[in-house]
Amino acid sequence: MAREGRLSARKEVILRALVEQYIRTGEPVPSKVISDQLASIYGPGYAAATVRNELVILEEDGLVAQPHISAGRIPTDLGYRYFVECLMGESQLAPEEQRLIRHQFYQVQHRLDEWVRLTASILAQVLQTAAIITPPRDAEARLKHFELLALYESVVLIVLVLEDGTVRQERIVLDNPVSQEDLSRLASRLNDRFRGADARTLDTLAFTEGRDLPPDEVLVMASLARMLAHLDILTPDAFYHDGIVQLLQREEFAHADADHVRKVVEALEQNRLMPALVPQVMQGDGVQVIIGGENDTDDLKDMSVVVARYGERGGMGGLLGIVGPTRMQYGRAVAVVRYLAQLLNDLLADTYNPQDVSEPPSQDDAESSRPQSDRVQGEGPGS
Amino acid sequence: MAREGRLSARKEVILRALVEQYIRTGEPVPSKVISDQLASIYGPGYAAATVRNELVILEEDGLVAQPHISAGRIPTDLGYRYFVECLMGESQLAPEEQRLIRHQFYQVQHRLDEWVRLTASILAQVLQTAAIITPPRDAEARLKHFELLALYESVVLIVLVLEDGTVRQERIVLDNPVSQEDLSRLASRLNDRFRGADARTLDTLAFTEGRDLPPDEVLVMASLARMLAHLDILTPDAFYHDGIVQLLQREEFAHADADHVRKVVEALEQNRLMPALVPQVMQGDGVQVIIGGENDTDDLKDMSVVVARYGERGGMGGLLGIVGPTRMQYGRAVAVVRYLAQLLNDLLADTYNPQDVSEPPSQDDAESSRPQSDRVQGEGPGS
DNA sequence: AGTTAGCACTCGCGGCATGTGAGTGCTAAC
DNA sequence: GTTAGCACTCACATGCCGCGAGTGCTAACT
Repeated sequence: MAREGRLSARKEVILRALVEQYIRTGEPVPSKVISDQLASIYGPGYAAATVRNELVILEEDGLVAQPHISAGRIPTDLGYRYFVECLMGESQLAPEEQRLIRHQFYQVQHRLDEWVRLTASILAQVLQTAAIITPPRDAEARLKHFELLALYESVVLIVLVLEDGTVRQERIVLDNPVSQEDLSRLASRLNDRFRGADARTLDTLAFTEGRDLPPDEVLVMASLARMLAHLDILTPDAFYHDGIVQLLQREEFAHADADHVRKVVEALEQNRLMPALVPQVMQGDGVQVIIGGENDTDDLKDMSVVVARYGERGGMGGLLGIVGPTRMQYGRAVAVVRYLAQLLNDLLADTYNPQDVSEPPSQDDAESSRPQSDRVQGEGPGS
Repeated sequence: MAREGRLSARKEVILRALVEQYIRTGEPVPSKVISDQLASIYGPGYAAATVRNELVILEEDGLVAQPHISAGRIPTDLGYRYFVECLMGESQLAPEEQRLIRHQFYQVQHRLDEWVRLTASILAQVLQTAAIITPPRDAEARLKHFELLALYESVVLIVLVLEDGTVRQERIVLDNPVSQEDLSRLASRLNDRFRGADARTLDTLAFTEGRDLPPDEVLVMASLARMLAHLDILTPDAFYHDGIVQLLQREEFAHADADHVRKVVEALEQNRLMPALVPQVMQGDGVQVIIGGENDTDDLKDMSVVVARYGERGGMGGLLGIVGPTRMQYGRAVAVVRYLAQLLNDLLADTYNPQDVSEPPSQDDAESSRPQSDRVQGEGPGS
């Protein structure tokens, strides 16, 4: 049914007009509207009847569809795909918007963890959709250090720090009270032993060494191993999300049944969405668009994902993206996601690979020596 | 309009039957149904016409209402209130259910932080509603210890621990690279200085002492102060919630408009609900029921909250509760919330005030010496 | 052969009238 | 004070109708 290859120029123009119009209005687009728009620009060759003839072909190709027989056309997932790949004019962010975003980052410039929250918040605000982001992690990060703190009697706090700055804590209850001195000794011993270990290493070490230790030490080691194991895989809580409310505010959901709403909230809450996409996104470069049910089987069949990697490949980095209705402004979404990914790139690069590592910073250094990077620091707090 | 004081016995019986029936079915309750139910139990005096006469009075008192003229009655918020205060038969949890819950806690007996997640999860599952809980905190907890870790060049990780085991971390970026030695020195100096300080104290100290320090040290102190300040008040992220999905699955939401759904999700996501109730709940004892818009002005006008305090007054403790539709099984909800509050009470008491602190635990100790407390530890892992 | 105007046809949708049944309020008898 | 009976009131479902939007098709035109 679907012919391969590139469409004729006129079909492309028609498809593009249709998709853009549908994204604007959300109503099935009649041939007359397309004709009116295009005839005034391109002259003859776009009468309503002609457009209808072309639409029949596009429908055979599976790019558009009719909700019912006497209605206009709407794009199918395949139609959106063609639009995104070949027809979409990718808009740049307005300088004004860029300035506003950079200013917000400037205000949290010293607080690395705020970058993540802020990015998600900006994505949600600017694009009025749900946003998902992972904190910057080093995929190969190893154990840097952990601490055992006696909180009360037999309550012990474990704080575990990876080399990339990831922190996890857990309070455990031992069978017997312990002193801080004993804990510190144990911590120091285990730290020497396990520093630089990754999850698997520690797991096996804990298993083999834990044989003839006192039960409370076994408990500590088991907890450490479990915490590391949870860090190693892409656990659901590795994702931070924002903007469920913005997503639900969109008119697509105004008349949706509550069951559909529930499924969307469920998928976002439980972070079932992103983990499945991780391998694909980590592979490719640039911004990627996943349309409708292309990957996910059901549930989110009229939702699309725009997602990108940020940070150095193999170094500190992560994922960020948005989840919105299939009917979204892809050009703008791609532009915003790309801009924020680039911004985080630059911030991380400045932090982890500063060019001025040896020389003290001077006044005009920030202004002049980095012409291309969207540097936040160089901007004043004005406005 | 509304008469004060206690209703007549028959009105109470009728109101109770009406509320229970409405909670069961969700449909306006006709007089005939009430009559059928009550006449078979209490004999004469409950004919449909008589019930109708009584319902007119109850309606004048503002306890019941009609959605439209030829429909049955539904309870008003005031009606629910009377029901909860005076009529509700508070059911106990079935021993089978108690066992199941205790078993789940037994499986995470050593992991204090899991208790919170597990409690919320159980509330959501058992009652099919959203659940909210705060981790156990000591209201007067002070700074126990903090660490400064050099992660990379000028990236520093601050890990802050309060005496009650609360942990917060933050990564900050200094203006200049620092060595771990310098950081350790600084940390040790500041630790000595600030140990035991609460947020306000530290804030003023940081302000007065921060005068003529190097800028990077000022930055560290400012970060510490901000982290403590965020810990001191009841910040939204002090609440953990679960069960939004369960709540949305209830039939009340099956035909609700998406706007209403959005508002509910919004309130739960942003934790706007609980903080307003904290003072009231902390004051009173036992389980408290907040019905409909009694406190909250709008938004959640057909939602009710069942909430309780757990832990010692003035010691380690917190809040736990559920948010469900006004039309919920209050008796059961109160029973479950009470049971879990008591369970956390006992767990915390055993942890922080163990009776057997000096003697080693023996086999029959767990079975015999605590007749009344719902102790988790004493139960085997069976089933 | 491709393009276009005109026209008949198809459906979705909103409005309207109607019938039905549930549940009440009222009245009169017990 | 309680109850049976009955008329009345709405909400709701159903069916019908007409309108209008948008198409598909055909025939004429370039």
